[in-house]
Amino acid sequence: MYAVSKKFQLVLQNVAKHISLTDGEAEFFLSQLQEKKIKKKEFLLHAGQSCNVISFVTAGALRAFYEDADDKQSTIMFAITDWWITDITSFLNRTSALISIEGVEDSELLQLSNDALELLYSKVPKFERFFRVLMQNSYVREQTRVLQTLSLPAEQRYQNFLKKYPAIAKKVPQKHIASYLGITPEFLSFLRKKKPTRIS
Amino acid sequence: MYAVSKKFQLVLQNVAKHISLTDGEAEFFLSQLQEKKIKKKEFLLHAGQSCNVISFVTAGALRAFYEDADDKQSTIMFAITDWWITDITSFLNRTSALISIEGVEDSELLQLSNDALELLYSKVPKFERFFRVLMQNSYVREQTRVLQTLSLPAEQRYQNFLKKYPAIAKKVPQKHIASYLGITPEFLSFLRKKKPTRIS
DNA sequence: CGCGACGTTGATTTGCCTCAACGATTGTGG
DNA sequence: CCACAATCGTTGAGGCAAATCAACGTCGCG
Repeated sequence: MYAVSKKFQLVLQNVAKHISLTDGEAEFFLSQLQEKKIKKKEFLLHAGQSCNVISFVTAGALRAFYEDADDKQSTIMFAITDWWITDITSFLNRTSALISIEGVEDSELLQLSNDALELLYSKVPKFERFFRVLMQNSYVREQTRVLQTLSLPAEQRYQNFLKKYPAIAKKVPQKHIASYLGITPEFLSFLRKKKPTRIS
Repeated sequence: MYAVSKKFQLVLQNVAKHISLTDGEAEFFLSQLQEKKIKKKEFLLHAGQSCNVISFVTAGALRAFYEDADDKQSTIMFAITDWWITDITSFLNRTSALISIEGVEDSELLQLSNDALELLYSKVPKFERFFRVLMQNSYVREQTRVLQTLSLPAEQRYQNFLKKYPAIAKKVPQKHIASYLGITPEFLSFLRKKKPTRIS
């Protein structure tokens, strides 16, 4: 293993969850990454722009959200340390983004452009597998979310969120969790106040 | 190109959308497929079973759905000709399925077991790319669905469904579309009756 | 023909939203 | 270091979108 900074170790460990790289492959992979810092409330991506990078979070927290004509925001996803985040639709199709991404805290990222990713696929085909697994996991997550939205009331979706993403729940304000769950901040506040529903 | 039946041509054309195969690779791929027929109302997968195949639809229509303790069904997805369908969570993790899949019509399938798929990955690594693209597209679809569920009222989600999947809308009963949209059949009926909302 | 599945309609209820007001906390400029 | 504004969570009154429940007509099919 090379003597690399902590953030590079983090991304290599993330990759190592699914594929194993030689030293040379790891070195090439790291050479394709760009470091970036984002402050709290700063935008990594504005709706309308093209999103040509996928970002790995080494520190901080971000959120991706859609804003409709009435300024109502819907949170698509959060990303904290060890997560990947992008507007996948814009990134894959090279279209302009429908969503925005902003820092929830000051954050540090390692970014891969879509050109760099294509180069990576051709030089180290193993990465096809890595991103296949990444996409599979993302698909499973979203499908599970759809399923819960269809079948569970807001209170249980909130409980499940707390259980599944405790680290995120600690970092992001409640109103963003509400917009992730598809309810208003006021109603989430109401849910938190009432005694949890017990099954008799 | 080999002299193959129409259903094999169909799956080869589907694969050819994303990768190109030599005759030998195509032949090997086809050799891993199992044919299966499912009648209307027959189950391809029962919740609780393990789902160790992914199925390509060559004819007919199917639906995947979750059924909760109160017998309320939530439709996860439909699949008609030229679509792939499976319980992706069960298929990937080899866990027992939470959802069921049943025929909406008499249907014909070509199936790939997860063992056959692993073999395919090792013999023809190009398929890593193919399934990466398949998973990417599925992820984009589900994320778009989450976004619409969060940001649009039922009436617009129904209109968008009709526009996006006209072929499916023609084949499946309304109550299943309702359960896909997350509303009751009665309310969908109500939405259809009223004049479409015009923007003044 | 008769039965079950499907879509429809209407009355009533409910889960969640809207709007408005109010403390508590955070952050920021003077 | 304080004053003030901005942000956040909370509370409550009233309203709306969608659910529930029940009844009924139609149609395809055994």
